[in-house]
Formats: sequence, structure tokens, C-alpha cells
Amino acid sequence: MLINELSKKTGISTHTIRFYEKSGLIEGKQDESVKSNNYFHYDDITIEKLEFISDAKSVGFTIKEIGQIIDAWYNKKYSKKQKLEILDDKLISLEQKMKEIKEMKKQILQFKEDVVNNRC
Amino acid sequence: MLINELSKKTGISTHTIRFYEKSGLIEGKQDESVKSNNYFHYDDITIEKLEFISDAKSVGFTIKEIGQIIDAWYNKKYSKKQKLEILDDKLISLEQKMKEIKEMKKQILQFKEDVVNNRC
DNA sequence: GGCAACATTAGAGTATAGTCTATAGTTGAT
DNA sequence: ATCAACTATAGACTATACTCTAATGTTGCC
Repeated sequence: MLINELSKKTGISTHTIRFYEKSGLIEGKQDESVKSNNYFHYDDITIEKLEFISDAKSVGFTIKEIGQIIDAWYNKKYSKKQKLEILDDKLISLEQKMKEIKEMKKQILQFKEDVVNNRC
Repeated sequence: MLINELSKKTGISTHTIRFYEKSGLIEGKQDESVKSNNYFHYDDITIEKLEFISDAKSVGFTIKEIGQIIDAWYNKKYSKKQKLEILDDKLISLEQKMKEIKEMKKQILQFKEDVVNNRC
């Protein structure tokens, strides 16, 4: 599919898709047999990747981190061992985020207590 | 205390502290009785606020959101009801973040499965 | 009184992550 | 053949959150 269809299927603008492509997160391929244009074609895996990117962004992963995960999952440039290392590293950082959120929840509940009891 | 002491006690640079002050998150006060300078003085509450800001930033709250929480906790400009509304709103957003992180964890565990079983 | 170490303000610069504009070429339906 | 709707590339612009520089003034110790 071309970029417009990809955009419609994922809800991500063509601009942003191109930005992700430039950032190395996704990759379309040009049809060598067609000489008249240089249009990029995208497959269903790219849809999966873009959906993953959206999810990963909302948990606070940066483009760089998301790139590492995508490479660990999809790319051939890492060994099995390296891939698992990268993924484990991200799992640890998720655990950390979870811990911080739990603490923040406690903190805000405390603020609520303070408000209710006029301690602020 | 002056800004340098505040910086040393919190580990946050004076530049960043001033940025937070400009952003309305904290507030020093000038000593009216001293005419020779316009140095800002900070109290222990400011330390608490800065520590809160660090924690809140790492769970992904923006400066604007952090400002709302600080106002809800400390400022007099909101009614009790409004304060509780703001805080409840942030608790909901923390729950949402928590949910997203759990899903991301599942996703990455799936990626690990795929790597282990050579499915990618 | 000199001077290092502090203080202030204004504004410039950086990184991240988009978002938009301009230009130019291509495709496909009528 | 024309024209709307697409495509690509380069680069400008935006928002957020810092981070740094420059200019200038103040404090406190020797």
C-alpha cells in the first residue's frame, strides 16, 4: 500500500509517518520495476509497527527507544542474545515507570487527604 | 534560603529552578526591608515542591499538569471541590498510564517469545 | 578595596517530536 | 488532454522543557 492508505489505516498523518521513516522506525520499499515514479510501498508489518509506536509513545518511550525495540523484534541486525537483552532492558524500565506511578498515586492521595482535612 | 542553596539541596540547577519559577511552579519572595538587592528567598515548601516536580516529571506529567497539581495542593485560588476535582483527574490519568504500561509489558513479553521461538 | 562567589534579567541555543509549506512530479478517472 | 488527488523531498516552523550566555549588580571575606 502507499502512504495515504497507511495513514488512513493507522490514523497517523503522512507527515508523521515520513518523520518516523526518516527516524528509522519504519521502512517502505520502492518498486524497482517501476521507473516512472519513486513511490514507497508499505506492508502490513508497517501497520503493526505504527500501532506499536503509538502505544510505546504513550508509555513514554522515546523515538530512539522505540527504534531499539522495533529492531530487537524485527530487524536482523542483532543476535538472539542481544535482542533479548534489549527487550529485558525495556521491561526493567517499564517496571521502574510502574513503581514511580504507584508512588505518585500515593502522593496525590495524600494531597487529597490534606485538602479534605484543610491541611493546605 | 537563596537559589544556590535551594539548588544544592534539591540537585536541580539554578537555571532550571528559575525556569520553573517563570513557569509558575514555585515562587520565591523578595525581602522588602532589603533595598540593596532583589534576591529571592525560598522556603522548605519550595524544596518539597521541587522534589514533587522531579517525581511528577518522571511519570510523564507536563509542566502545566504539575502546575495544576501544585496549585490544587498548595494554592488558595481553588475551592476545596475544585482541588479534589483536579487531583481526581490526575489519579485517573495515572490509572490510564498504569494500564498502558501493563499492556506494553505484555507486548514486549510477546516480542521476547517471538525472539526465543525464532518467529521474527 | 579587591575579588571570588554569588545574585538578577533578557534572550539565545538545544533536543525531541512533530507539523506544515513549497515545489515539483505522477496517477487515474472523465 | 485535463485535473483532482496523489507522491516525494527539502526545509521552515512549532511546542515543550530545558540549558546556557551575556551583561550587570551584590555580598562577604582577606
